Order: sequence, then structure tokens, then C-alpha cells
Amino acid sequence: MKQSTICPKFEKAISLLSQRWTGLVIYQLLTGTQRFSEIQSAVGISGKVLSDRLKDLESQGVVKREVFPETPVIIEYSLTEKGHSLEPVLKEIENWSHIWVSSEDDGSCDLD
Amino acid sequence: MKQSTICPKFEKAISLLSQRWTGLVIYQLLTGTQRFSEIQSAVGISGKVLSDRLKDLESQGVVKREVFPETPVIIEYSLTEKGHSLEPVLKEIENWSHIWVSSEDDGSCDLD
DNA sequence: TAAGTTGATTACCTTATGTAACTAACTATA
DNA sequence: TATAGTTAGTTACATAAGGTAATCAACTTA
Repeated sequence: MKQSTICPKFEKAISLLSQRWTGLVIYQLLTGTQRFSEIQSAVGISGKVLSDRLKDLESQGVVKREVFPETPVIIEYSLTEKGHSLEPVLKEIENWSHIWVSSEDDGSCDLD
Repeated sequence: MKQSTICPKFEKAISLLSQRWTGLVIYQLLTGTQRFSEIQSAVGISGKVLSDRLKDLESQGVVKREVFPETPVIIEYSLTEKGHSLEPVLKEIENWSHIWVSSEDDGSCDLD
């Protein structure tokens, strides 16, 4: 299952976004710099997978990781410029969801 | 890993798009009605998973499936209105990818 | 009858993800 | 000093998802 006729750049972008949790993590970070446990509880992701995703996003230049050697240690995650530039994408998805996803089975939020 | 503070509609939309291949399949169908094997070779997905995805997308009202009982049978897949409404999302991703994904390691396409 | 078509399914194996326990390095409390 | 608590992870183990290749139904053509 290899050779698609689809633009490889688009494919790479999709493979980033179509990795489970990635979209939600970036979306969450759009609200500002956050620490590991904040992201974890906001998104509802396991520590193991969040750790994986953040490493991945950092290596792709989407997320920045800063260590403050206080006690207990503080580590802050934020979006890089590349990460912030995904905002229109996430906003489009948000917009679509509010038009096309029914609230019956999924509840609502303050944006509804 | 359950309770996120993120809007459930958005979460559902993301869970759709963050399923592997889903984005690519919809993107491919944006170019028009297509048959199983066309999507398969264009996207580079295994028959098994494509079958799963199409069923899933059909049940969510994103894709329409039409059977023409000729011989051999012809089955056409196309986007519903809900499916077509995802075009801005996919276009935003495409746009982002052409700005932020380097072509060195990923080649280029006619849109570059 | 044998071979070919399409859309799909099955068996089997390899990744990916989830759960829960555990670690390092340090502080605050008893 | 021993104990418990903090944060940001990691590890072991189990289950779910995905990939590969063979196979199926139903029908046609050679």
C-alpha cells in the first residue's frame, strides 16, 4: 500500500493530523502555553501517548518544550509559528463540527 | 482517559478526521464520484481498510454508495452534502502543507 | 471448463494505543 | 529521619487497529 497519486506534502500534513490525538493536542495548545498534566486532563489522553505525541510534534517543529528547573520541575509546552499556523485548519474543523455534528448524541459546549 | 474539557462536537469531528486514511479518502472523493478500486489505487490504502472506512463514512452520512448491478458489478462512491462541506477543511490543510511541509524529504506535486 | 472481472471478507501477523504501576529528584510534613 | 507528596515521564502488559495476501460471490468471456 504505497504509491498514491496525491501530493506528498498534503499527505504528510494529513498524516500528522490524522494521528490520533494530535489535532486535539494542538487545538488545546492554541489556548496558550500549558504543562504536561494540564494538556493531559484537558484532552483526556494517557500520559504515555501524550508523551509520544509531544515528542513527535516537537521533532516536527510544531511544539516547543521549555524546562524550568524549579521544584517540582516545571515543563511548559507551547506552539511554534508552524504550530500556530494550524489554527485556521482547526477552526475550520470546529466550524464544520458545529454545523454538521448533531448534538443529540454528543452534547454541546459553550460555543453552541 | 475520558473526560476532556473540549467541545464534544469538535471532538467528534476530529475523531472522524484523525482516523487514518479518512482525510485522504474524502480528499480523493472531492475530485468526483469514484469506484472502489480507483480510490484504492489513488490513495494507496489496503482493500480491507478502505472497505471499513467507506462503511464508516457512509454510516456517518459523509459518503454515498450506489450499486449498479451490471457485470461485473459497478459500485460508485461519492460525497454527500455533508461530505462536500469538508472541502474547506481539506483545502486549509492543503494550503498549510504547501507552506510548511518541506519538499526535500517529500517530493512535490503539480500544485507546488 | 478455465480464467477474468469487481467489491469485499478472512486469516494471520505487526503496530498502535490504553491501563496501571513505577521512577527520579526534590520538598514538606510528622 | 522516615513518610508522603509533587511533576513529568517510563515500563510492562493487554487489547485494538492496521497491513498482506489469499479467498469469495456472481457473473462473463475465451
